[in-house]
Amino acid sequence: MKNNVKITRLKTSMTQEKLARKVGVTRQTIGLIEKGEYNPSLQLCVAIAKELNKTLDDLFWEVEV
Amino acid sequence: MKNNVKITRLKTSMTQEKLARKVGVTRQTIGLIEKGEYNPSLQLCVAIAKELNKTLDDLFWEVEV
DNA sequence: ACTAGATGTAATATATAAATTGCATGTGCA
DNA sequence: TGCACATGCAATTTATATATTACATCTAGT
Repeated sequence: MKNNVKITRLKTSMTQEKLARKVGVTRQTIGLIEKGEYNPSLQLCVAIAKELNKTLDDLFWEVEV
Repeated sequence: MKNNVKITRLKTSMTQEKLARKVGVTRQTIGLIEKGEYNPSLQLCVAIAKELNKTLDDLFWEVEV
């Protein structure tokens, strides 16, 4: 699942660790989502989007390769 | 996880069964998602959105109660 | 050169999404 | 009335997202 989480997170200068704590998961989970190797739950996607001040579509909809 | 799947599906006159088959899950899974009792995976959300010609935000973002 | 912070990755355990099966109810139609 | 179809719902099983722990690499700062 390719997505825009990493590039968006970096723009906010937030670390994986901090984002993970904010949304209630571990750093590893964020890392794998950013790599596109996880198929995260809707709840987690929404939490990440809100934390990064984006919407679901911004981060996860038809992300260009 | 409140969402707009049911109302959107009904507008297309598609049954739970048919939507389920199109996105590769069972009728029960669609039923539970529509009821808001499941926390579906991102992949499944995307598949449902595409099948209903909507985006993630249309179906799953800040759905009004 | 050394250290601390950020990230990548891998193995195993746990929680939960989803499948499977089965039965009940309601509605439209012959 | 009776049948086919759509849906609700519950119990159990299976697949997989996520946690946990641990170690490695890389970079910036001292």
